[in-house]
Amino acid sequence: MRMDLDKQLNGSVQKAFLLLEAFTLDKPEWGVSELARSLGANKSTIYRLLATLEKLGVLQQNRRSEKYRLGLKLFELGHRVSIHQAVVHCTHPVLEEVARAIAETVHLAILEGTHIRYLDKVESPQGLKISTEIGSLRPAHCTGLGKMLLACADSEQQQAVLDATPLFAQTANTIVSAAALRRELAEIRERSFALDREEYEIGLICVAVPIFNQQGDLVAGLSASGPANRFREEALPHYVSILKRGAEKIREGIGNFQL
Amino acid sequence: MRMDLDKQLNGSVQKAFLLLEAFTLDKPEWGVSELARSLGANKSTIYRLLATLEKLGVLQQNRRSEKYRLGLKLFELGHRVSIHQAVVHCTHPVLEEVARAIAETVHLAILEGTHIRYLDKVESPQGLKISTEIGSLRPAHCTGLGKMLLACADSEQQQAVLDATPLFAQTANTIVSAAALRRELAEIRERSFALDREEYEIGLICVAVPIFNQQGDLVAGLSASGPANRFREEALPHYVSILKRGAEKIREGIGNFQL
DNA sequence: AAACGCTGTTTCATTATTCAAAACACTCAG
DNA sequence: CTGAGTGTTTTGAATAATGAAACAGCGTTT
Repeated sequence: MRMDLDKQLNGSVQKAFLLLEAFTLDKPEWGVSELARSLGANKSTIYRLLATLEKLGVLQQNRRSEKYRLGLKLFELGHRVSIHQAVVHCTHPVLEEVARAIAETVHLAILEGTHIRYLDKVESPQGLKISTEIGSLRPAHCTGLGKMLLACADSEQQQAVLDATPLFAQTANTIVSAAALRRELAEIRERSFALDREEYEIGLICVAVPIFNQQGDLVAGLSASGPANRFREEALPHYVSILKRGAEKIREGIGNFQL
Repeated sequence: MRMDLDKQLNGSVQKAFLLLEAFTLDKPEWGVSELARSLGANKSTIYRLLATLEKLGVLQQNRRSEKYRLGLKLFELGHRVSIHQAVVHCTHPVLEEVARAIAETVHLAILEGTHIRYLDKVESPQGLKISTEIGSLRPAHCTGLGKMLLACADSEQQQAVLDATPLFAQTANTIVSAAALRRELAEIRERSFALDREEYEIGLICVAVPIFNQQGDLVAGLSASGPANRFREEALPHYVSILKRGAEKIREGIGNFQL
């Protein structure tokens, strides 16, 4: 495998997880040969890795097609992750309330380096849905949640994003310069909510607020997203107030939990 | 490590996942030494495995305590598992409805060999909760869901359980003989719901029904569980009818989905 | 039918990696 | 200061992963 593996660390384990990364929602099934080709690795290596992971329940093999897909062991381990236990368990009901009140898709996310990670999601009851996936990452600089979380983060974390300027222009509206992003973050901190006006995807608007714990530490972000044509400027205060009430409710239930 | 590893298969990967198994909800944090001791393995082996898994995001290290816990990569991979996507996503709202209607904890589970695996759960609004974990396994022969799923399963799967007789007596009420279990399964098939009368845990009662897809294949099981002292015999038909309505609703939404 | 292209699987010698024991660095308690 | 507990790094020895090639199957094409 011509993957860059760190010396000192266990290469097989790294390979195994790099291999698991190939199983995305877009391509959930892989055969031995195609996967070996795609990873630039030897067939027998992949074959043995797949066989090992299948025996462990990490992958499961489709009898008919002989192809592999992610197995229930990962499902099990994923649910043991403490962040899931601690946060999502007690925040999900609030997300649902907010989603009902706003009638748009609601997300819960945290900052992870220069990206945000979606921890939970409740979809809009309306037809038009947003194609996010729980557990996945998105750049912080071009999402409402990302900018909100950055605005509340310490300067070290902000710098990590600003260092990467010019930032990747996801759409024509994406903020790409460090100066502009700095101004934007200051403004967000000021009014304590963030807006994403089609900065990640044309046609997609998002409003985000921060969630603090009872010690005042930033825990996560809460947002409502919907199609731009459904979004009315005058309704913004309404959205923000519902989101803020949700964040407050989570704060009450979450105690002194920290990331 | 004196773990039994299959020859031919990648040992490091097997070790890595055996190691991950140690991170349970009861003991979510491990240091290098204690984990090595607990697994009967060498410290440096565990050290490098932990370091590798941490670099991959599979584990994360607590700065203060230097201990490790499960990381967000597993959270992410867990949410990519297709069963989660396909089933839980569209069944969760129904579980909530049922939980509201019955006011007891509701579970969704599938049969996996001789055990059931909990895919989803909505807890009772009442104080007394059941200590199940999403993703975890329980023996099929002594749970309502397990007996229900077994009753609908093919004889091969039933035999796998019956072969293990005398079955493990979880409580004094557990069915332990093959003949008795066979009779029980026949009766369950007859009336198309299963009861667990404190067969897994004293004080715990459970009612379960099957969920079929539109082709009539068994997909999963749906159950309501609660403390025995809250359970009234005459309310049973009421519980069953609510569960059955839930199962029917899922059937409508699930199309021809198969395990 | 036979040759082809495509699977997944197995073999085997070479190589590189992982291993375990011990030493090291550090913290905390007595 | 000593001792027992951490996590980390180093060692040579031994194990285990590796890739090329051969194999076995299954359809399609020639």
